[in-house]
Order: sequence, then structure tokens, then C-alpha cells
Amino acid sequence: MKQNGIYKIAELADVSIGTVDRALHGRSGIRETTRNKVLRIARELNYSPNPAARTLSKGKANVRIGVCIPREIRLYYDQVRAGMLEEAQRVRSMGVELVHRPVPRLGAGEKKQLEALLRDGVNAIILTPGNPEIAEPLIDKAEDTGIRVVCTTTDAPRSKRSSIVAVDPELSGRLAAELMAKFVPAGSKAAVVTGMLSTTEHRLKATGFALGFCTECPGGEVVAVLEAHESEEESYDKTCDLLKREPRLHGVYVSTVNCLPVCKALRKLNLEGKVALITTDLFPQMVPHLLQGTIRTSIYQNPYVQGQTAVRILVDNLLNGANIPVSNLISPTLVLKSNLHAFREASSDHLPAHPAKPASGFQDAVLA
Amino acid sequence: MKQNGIYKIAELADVSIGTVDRALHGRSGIRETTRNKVLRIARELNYSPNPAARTLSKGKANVRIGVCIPREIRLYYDQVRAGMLEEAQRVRSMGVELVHRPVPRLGAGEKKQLEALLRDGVNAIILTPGNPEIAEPLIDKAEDTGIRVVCTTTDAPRSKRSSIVAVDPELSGRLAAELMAKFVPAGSKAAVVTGMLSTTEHRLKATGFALGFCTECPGGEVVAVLEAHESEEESYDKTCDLLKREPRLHGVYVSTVNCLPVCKALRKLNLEGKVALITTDLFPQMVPHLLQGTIRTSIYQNPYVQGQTAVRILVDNLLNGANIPVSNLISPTLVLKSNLHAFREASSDHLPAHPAKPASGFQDAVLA
DNA sequence: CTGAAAGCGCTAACAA
DNA sequence: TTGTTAGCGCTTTCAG
Repeated sequence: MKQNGIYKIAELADVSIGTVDRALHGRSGIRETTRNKVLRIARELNYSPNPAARTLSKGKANVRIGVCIPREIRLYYDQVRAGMLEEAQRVRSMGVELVHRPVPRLGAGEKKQLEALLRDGVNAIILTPGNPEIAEPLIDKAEDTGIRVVCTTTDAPRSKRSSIVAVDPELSGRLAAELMAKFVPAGSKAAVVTGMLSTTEHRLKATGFALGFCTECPGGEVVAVLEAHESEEESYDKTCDLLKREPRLHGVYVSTVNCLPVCKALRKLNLEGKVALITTDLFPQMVPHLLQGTIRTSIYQNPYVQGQTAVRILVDNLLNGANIPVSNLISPTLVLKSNLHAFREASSDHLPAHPAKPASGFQDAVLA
Repeated sequence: MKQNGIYKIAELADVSIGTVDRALHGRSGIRETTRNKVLRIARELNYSPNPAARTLSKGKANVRIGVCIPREIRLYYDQVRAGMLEEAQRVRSMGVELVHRPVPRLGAGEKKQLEALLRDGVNAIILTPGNPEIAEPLIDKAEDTGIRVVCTTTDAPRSKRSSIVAVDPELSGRLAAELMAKFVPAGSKAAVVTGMLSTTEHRLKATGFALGFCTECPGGEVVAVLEAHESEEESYDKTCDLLKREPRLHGVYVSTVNCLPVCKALRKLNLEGKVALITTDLFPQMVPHLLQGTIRTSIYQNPYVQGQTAVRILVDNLLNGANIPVSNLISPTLVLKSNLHAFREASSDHLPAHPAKPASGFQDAVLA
């Protein structure tokens, strides 16, 4: 007389565990009435499967999560990937595995890679949609088949994606504005350098900054929003123009990762440290500018945590049936001179994971 | 012919799986030579046990983690606890359970509770040592028995604890100083309000601030370090004294959670907004002071993440045999007006975890 | 359509 | 001191 799980259901429904299994999984070869009876009882029992048993029984690769993100931009996506890998590693023994289908650059060929993931038969997808119009139908198709899609860093808000893991762009902009207002005198002029305002995230950062700056800086004004399309040259040229055109400019907020050309322009015009610069994210080449004060602070999007979180919520859902939070808008972190070394991107000693003392339990014996 | 895990070892060692089990777990009833042979082979095979199988076989409560932290201080420990519970919940199906042995206040009766935990036979302990001298021998005793001890928020650096999860106190102080230097004019005077300088954390925060302020603020000077011993009255009185004594004081850094008396003192002397105040952590009563600018920013220690992390590293170790990082010094986060609502302590809508769409897989059927 | 049975890798009780 | 065996809850295959 088994008293647990699937056996209990079988007993109450007066069928075999095989039939219970068929009912629970929507498999074929079962009469509708039987299925309904089993499902009803399962619900009454508040049944929830035992992930350990399932993992053990199925063997490896219970849960396959497809990942489609760019290969690299200034380390940003490397960090996202690292976060995902770490989290996947933790649950590997539970049969979770990642299936990578990277795109070379954001949005480049994501249709092909997404289609490949669907063919691969993954159970869920993590994606940075670069081209929402193209990605949306595929996202919707996946979700309609029961494949969860989580967007990260960028969003496809009009799709059926289950969740978004990203920083709140409007908040980023407002945070930048609040700080800028503390750095520059009242009545200052400020500008934004962004990618493309047609991208939702960039637009929200820009408007967040503009609104925040007006509120926080008495008499302050945002005199320009430069679209640099992630091009170093365009960014440099437009910034130089602006700096010449607006001699009373006191602050610049760069809302993309593309801040080096702006630093270069400031140096060229001998304005380093005079114009307050607030940037986005962090990579090694930014470190000297932060240390010498050209960059006052940077709004860090925590790519590592984003990757971790995306995997985590999917695993929780797939393994434990946990709900997926509709959105995971994380608050950005501020990079300053004093905490600079605490960020992975700026510290040379990657992951100082000491071997620690011999582990407990059986490991004691094995490692001894 | 089983080819995996314990069977493989048994086959190669030419013993039964029962013997392998005995060897691996240091159980009795096995000859030393046999044990060594088995262990050698296990190591050669790079054997690592299957947590799913183990969980399934052992039934519930595979891994019990003892928790000894204060019941509450301004919500801080509530957040720590929430983080621990969430993380434990995620792995409950893997047989992880928390055993709570709280103390009423930091350090109050922790000897008794720690001893109780040892009697309870927990596999690991999470602790906020309030009284390092008292806790240390017990920590050492636990570690000597193979019971991992992780300290969080506060440390017992001279004990054998396996790890510490906390913010870097020196970094907190330096960060406060760097910001203070950006808020006040050159040549300003500043002060620190702390708990007791005999506590390592408080001392490090104070010295971090002092050093940082001298470096970052040209001509700046830290004119006082007030020890308030977490007493509201003492804090208020000493702050009032200081403000009267030092009319040219431009900044105050409160390195404990005890900031309300300082706000009160500033109001009393009509200095709200004139003296830049930087605080530590966050609780609802601070919100108005942040919004109106009395508190310029607060150094948030992320108690929720600390709780999460402490449980997480122990589970990873106990379940997967992962190494325990020697230290987990997390970087503090800055609370400002714009991101205020992103913190759990300041937002009314606790955990807006939407039910999301029907889950995938079998859940579809069950929940349908 | 449904049932029976053999594992998945490990633990624990019982034999030898 | 060592071997054998019956589960743990679920999946999957093979018979009915």
C-alpha cells in the first residue's frame, strides 16, 4: 500500500500508476473520462511531483533551456553568460542543461537561431530580442506550445514572453539624473548620448533622465539627446560638435555602453573632469576614467545577476512548478571609485573561489 | 552490469555497493584497507554522488541547516530571514530544511541556542555572532565535527567558520566618504555616528570613512566619531551636542541602523538638508527623510541577498559538494530618491509575484 | 486503452 | 567485516 505521490493518486482513482502518468502528462492512449478522473484527484490531493524522483528516473537532461544572446559586446554578454552558466551548473545534477544558440550581434540572425531552438525541442528559452518585430511571432509560437520565453536585458513587450529580466530603463535614467543634479550646479545644462531613440529602452532612459533632471536640478535643462547608433565615430563626432556648440554644458549622460568616444571628445576639448560624465555599465577600459574622475559614476546593469536570474526563474518553474514573476526589473548599481574593485569587470582576480576546507559528509572521506 | 556511480566503484573495487557506501560515508564496520581501496577508486573515477538519488532514497530532511539570528531590528533581520526562507523553499524538494533557533537580540543567549543547534544534529549553521568570544569556541566545535558554520552580517574572524557573508565594512565607510565628498564643499568638517568602536565592523566603517574622506575631500576633516551604543537617547543627545559644538559641520555619516535620532537632532537644530546625512540600511521610517533630502543617500546592506547567499552556499556544498567561498563580501547598494521604491523595505507592495500563466509540462494538465 | 514491471543511484535494514 | 535486498517516486517499455 503505497501512500505517496503518483501511487496515492492511482489508488484513489483505482487505476495503475501508468495511467496516472499518462493523465498527468497529457500523453495519448487514455480515455478522456479516465484522464479527468485522475486529474481531479490529483488536484484534490494538491499533487506536486517529486523533482528528485523525476530527475533520477529520466536520467540526464530533464530540462533543456535554450539561450540566444549575442556573443559579446564589451564583456557585457560575457557576464550574462557567466551568470547563466553558474546557475545552470548548480542544478546540473537535477538534469538541467543549457543549449546555446548565440547570435554574433544583437538582433543579427535571431530568427534563424530561435527557429533552431524550437527544432532542438528545448523546454524554455532565454533571449535578448534585438529585433522585436522579428522575434515576436517566434516568441508567441514558443509560448503557445508551452515553451516559456524569458527576455533579458532588452524586452519584447508586445510578445507573449513569460517574463523580462532587466534593469528598469526609466529608473536608470532617473537615477543618472538625480546624481547629475547633485554633481552640477543649479541651472546647468546637460545632454544625453544614446543609441537609437526608436529602441524602447533607450527612449525610456532618455526621458527618465530628462524628467529627473528637470525635477532635481533647479533651473536645469537637457539641451540635447544625441543618437549615436552604437558607432564610435558618430558618437565622437556628435559629442565634439555638441561640446563646441554648448560651452555651458555641465553634464553628459551616456545611456549605452558606448562611452569611450565621449571620454575621448572630452579629452580632446580639454574638458575632462569639468563636464560631469555619467555612463552605463562597466568594462576594463573605463577604469582609468573612473579613477581620474572623468566618469563620475556609472550605472551598472549587473549582467551577471541578470543571467543568473533568468536561468533561476525558469528552473524554479520547470523543476518545482513555481510561478514565473511577470517582471524582474532589477535596480541598477552605482559604480564609484571606492567600490570599483568590487565589480567583476574591473577586478583582475576573477572569482577568487578558495578551495575551502575539505567538504563535509561523504566528501570528507572522498577528498581526504 | 551497472556502469554508474556507486555500482561502478563497487565493480572496480570488487566489493558490494554496501561496502562502497560504508567507505564513502566513513561508516563503521569496514576494514581500513578496504575503505582505502574504495576511496582511491572513487577518487580516480572522480566520483560525485547523485543528489537526486540520495534525496529520493533518504526521504525528506536530508540536509538541515540551523539558523541562529536575532528576531528583529528595524526589519533588517526580517529581510535576512526572508532571503533564507526563499532560498530554502527552492530546494525543499531536495530535502533541505531550516531549523530556527533565534535569539531575541544580537548576542543575547547565543551560547544556549548554538548548543541547542548542535544537539539538534544540524548539518550546517548560519549565525550572526553578536559575541565573538562566546560564539567562537562553539563555532570551532561545530567545524571540528564537520558542521559548516557561515557567519552573516557580522563576523567571528578568529573562529574556524567556513565563510562570511556580509558587506565589506571598510568599503561601506569609504563609499560613504566618497559620496560625502561629492556632496559637501572642499574643506568641510564631517562626523561619524556609530555603535561601538570595539566591534570590528563599526571600527572598520569608521576608519574607512575617515580615510576616504581625507582622500576625497580636499582639506576635509573628520572631527568626531560618536559612539552611541545603539541607544536612541544617547545618539540624539550626542548628536545635538556635536552640532552645537561644531557649527561648521557639513556632513554626518551614521554607520548603524540607528539614524532616526540623528534626523531628529538635525530637525531640532534646524539643520535638515543643510548638513549632508548619509545613513546605513533602510526601513520605512527613513523614507520621508530620504524624500525630503535630509538623508542624501543610504548605504544598503542588502539583508535579503545576504540571507539568500548564506543558504545558497551551504546548500551547494552539502548537496553538490561545491566549495564554500572563503568570503562573500558583497558590495553595498546606494539608496537614493529615484530608486527608493525598488527596495523591498520601502515599497508597500511586498513581493508582487504574479500568478503567471499556467505552468508548462504536466502542470498544464494538473492546473488546467 | 490499461496494467505490470524494470529500472534511475543511493540508503538502510537485514543476512551471512 | 561484507553482501543482499527492498524501497524512494517517477518514467518508460512491453504486454495484455
